[in-house]
Amino acid sequence: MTEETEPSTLSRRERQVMDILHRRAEATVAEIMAELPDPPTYSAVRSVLRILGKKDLIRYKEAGPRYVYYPTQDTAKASDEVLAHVVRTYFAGSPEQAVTALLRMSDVDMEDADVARLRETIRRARQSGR
Amino acid sequence: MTEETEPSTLSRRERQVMDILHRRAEATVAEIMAELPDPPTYSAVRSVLRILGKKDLIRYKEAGPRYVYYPTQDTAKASDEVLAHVVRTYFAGSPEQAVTALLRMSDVDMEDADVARLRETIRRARQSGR
DNA sequence: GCCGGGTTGTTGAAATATCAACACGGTTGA
DNA sequence: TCAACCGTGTTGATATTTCAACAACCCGGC
Repeated sequence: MTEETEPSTLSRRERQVMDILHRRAEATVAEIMAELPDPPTYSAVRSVLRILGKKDLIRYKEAGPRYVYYPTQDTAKASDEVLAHVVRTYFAGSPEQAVTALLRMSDVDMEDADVARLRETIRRARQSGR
Repeated sequence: MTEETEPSTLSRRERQVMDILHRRAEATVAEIMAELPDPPTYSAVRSVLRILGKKDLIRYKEAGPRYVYYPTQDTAKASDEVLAHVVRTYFAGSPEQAVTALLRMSDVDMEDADVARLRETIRRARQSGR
């Protein structure tokens, strides 16, 4: 049993909230509400948070008078699962193809210094990875 | 007008079906049903397909006696949007970080020959990209 | 002390998604 | 030809999601 967190088991709003929490690492209700598309009421956001909590996908800590929510699973691990899913779905299971797509995408904004830095990063990653 | 296809606007089943279609490029109702988790009835699958069609996210062509469904947007373009979303959500907007995560992930299964091939692929991609 | 703003706990309604049933039409093969 | 099968078109029920309202509470400032 590989503990697959099937991303497709989340509802629309649930996924939107999880994405926000992964991007920001943590957030208050008000902050989440502000980032949601077609923001619903404060109560509606908390309703989703309660459900996510029941599924143990998020937790919260008390920060002064309010709660600060954060994902139960750390972002690095979650990103691995998401990448695996994306690679399987859009790149025929080939991480290499995904890499080239990412590089093509990033080239648009990258300066020479960035390219050099990337090359170095890849080199180090490959060395330490084995 | 950047034509953002907000992936988070799809419902659970809708996304599951879209993922299947992107992975397989095209599929019949029966094929989609076979790949869905907790597969519902034939009718239920067609219901989702009808909705996706109304949103113009998929189309179909008649292949003999039945329909073959396929995504309206080609997979390459869709993958760009998905990658952009993943990078923004899980890698602080840095494609480089996403690349290293992919390499670390793929190293597990990669032989020397694969690594060499990847290096070459990256080199060519970078050259042609500018 | 006491009021006001902001937050949570809880409940239930409205909107949407999910699903199944059934009627109809076309294709196939005997 | 024609009957059985397979797929579609359509409709409506069920389940889930999404949302808002309201009461209770806490913390601050006046």
